[in-house]
Amino acid sequence: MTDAQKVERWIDRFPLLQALSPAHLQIARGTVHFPVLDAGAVAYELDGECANYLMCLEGRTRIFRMSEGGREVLIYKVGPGGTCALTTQCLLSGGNFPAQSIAEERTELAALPVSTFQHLMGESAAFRSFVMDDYTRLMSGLFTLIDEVAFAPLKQRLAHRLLAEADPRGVAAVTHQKLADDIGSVREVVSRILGQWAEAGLIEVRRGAVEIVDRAGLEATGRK
Amino acid sequence: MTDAQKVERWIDRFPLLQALSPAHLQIARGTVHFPVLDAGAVAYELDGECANYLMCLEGRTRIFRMSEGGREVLIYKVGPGGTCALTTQCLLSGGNFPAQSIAEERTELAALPVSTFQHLMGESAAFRSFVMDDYTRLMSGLFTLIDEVAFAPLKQRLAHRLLAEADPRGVAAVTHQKLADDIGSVREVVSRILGQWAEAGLIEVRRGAVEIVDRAGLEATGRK
DNA sequence: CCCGGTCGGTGACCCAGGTCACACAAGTCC
DNA sequence: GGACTTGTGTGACCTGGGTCACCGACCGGG
Repeated sequence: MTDAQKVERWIDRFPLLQALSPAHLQIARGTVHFPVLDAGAVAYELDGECANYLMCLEGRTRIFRMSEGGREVLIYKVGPGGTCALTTQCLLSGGNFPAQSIAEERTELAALPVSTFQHLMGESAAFRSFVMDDYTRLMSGLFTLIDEVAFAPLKQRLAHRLLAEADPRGVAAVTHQKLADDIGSVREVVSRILGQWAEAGLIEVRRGAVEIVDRAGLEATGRK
Repeated sequence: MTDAQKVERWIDRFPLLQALSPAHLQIARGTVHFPVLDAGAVAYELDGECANYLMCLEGRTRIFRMSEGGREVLIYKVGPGGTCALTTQCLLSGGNFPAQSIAEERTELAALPVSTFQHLMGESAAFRSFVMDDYTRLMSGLFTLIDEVAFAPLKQRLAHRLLAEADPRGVAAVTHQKLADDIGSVREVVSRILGQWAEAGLIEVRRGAVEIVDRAGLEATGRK
C-alpha cells in the first residue's frame, strides 16, 4: 500500500477528521506516519515518554497496569477506529504514560507527532473536540473500572469481560489465562467459575475459546 | 463581604486566572457567582447535571462513588484553591456527574456558568490550560486510585489515607468510621488495624482523632 | 507416532477482611 | 446524675478468592 493510500484509509477510519479546516488537515496529512506493531510488541511502557498521538487503524492493543506482584488490571483495549486516549493524557499533561500497552495482534497505527498535536490543539476547535471526545470517554471508563475493582465480585467482572470479548456469534477466542489477566485474577479461579457456568448451561468451553450459550443468563449471573 | 471583594478573593485564590486576556477575565468576572454549602450539604449527585464550573474557595468537599451495597470509595477531596475536576468532565463530555459530592464542612465556591465555560474554552488558550491542568491531574489521580483498590492491601490504603488526612502536627481529626468510608471498608476493621498500630507505637488514638507518632514507620508499614 | 509446550481441571489449604453481636467509655442534654 | 448519642474495642465466625501441587488432555513439529 502506498503512503498516499494509507493516508486515505486513515481519514476513512476517522471521519471526524474531515471536520478539520483544509489547512489543518493538510498539516495532519503532511506529518502523520504509520507505525506497525507485531503481535506481542510493546506499544509503550509505564512511565515512557509519548512522542505521538496514536490512533488505531487495524489490530488491537491492550492497555493495563501491573502491580509489583505481577498481577494486572486491564484499563481498556483499543481497536480499529479508536484512539489511544492515554497518549492524550500524556500530551496534555506533559507527563509520562500512566500505564503500559502491548499489541495483542499485528497492529497498524496512525501517529501524529507531538508538534502537530500541540499545534492543532491550539488552533483547531474541531481537532480539540475530536481529541477530547475520546479523552472524556476514557475518563468515564475509568469510573466504571473503579466501581468494578472496588465493589464487584470476581464473577461479575468475569462475566463482563467475557461478554465484551465475545464476537457477534457469542464466541470469545480467549484462554482462561488471558481472562484471568484482564480481570486481575488467576487462572485456577477463572477455570472454576467457568466450570460452574458450563455446568449451569450458560456457556460452553473449548480449548482456547468460550462460547456463550445463554447471554441473558450470563449477564444476570454477573449482576449479583 | 461585598461581591466585588469576593471576586477579588477568587482571583487571589486562582492566580492562574490572571493569565486570561483582560476581555476574557472581564467575562469571567461578570458571570461568576459564589454559592455556599453548609457542612453535609450535597454539592452534586451521581448522574446529576452540571450547570457550573466549580472552584473551591474555602472548606472541603468529598467526591466519592457508592456501591449498591452502600460502601464507598473516595475519589478525591477538594480544598481551597482546587477545582472540582468532575465538573470539567461533565462540561467537556456533555454528560452527567460520574460520582457524587458532599461538603465536609461549610464550603464556599466560585461558579462559572456553562455558557461562560464553553465560551472561554473555545476562545482562550490560557483558560484551556488552566482547566486542562486540573483535569489531567484528576486523570492521573484515578490511575493511582485504581492501583490502590486493585492491588493494595487494606493496611496500605489506610496508612495513605491517614497520612493524607493528618495536619502538619500529625493529627488527623477523623473518626474510624470516616476513615473506613474513605477506603471503602468498615469500622471494625479500621479499628483493629489502628489498634495494632497503636500497640506498635506508630500512632496514638484519641476519641475522634488519630495522632501520628512515627510517620516514617507508618509509611513503611503501609508499603508491604 | 512420540515428545515437549500450551491449555485446562481439581482438590487441599490459607488468609484478609467483612459480618454479627455485644459491651463499654465519653460527651451532652436535660 | 440519669438517659441518650456517638465513638471505640473485641471476640467468634464466614467466605471469596488466592496459592500450591498436581495431572491429564490436546496440539503441532520432527
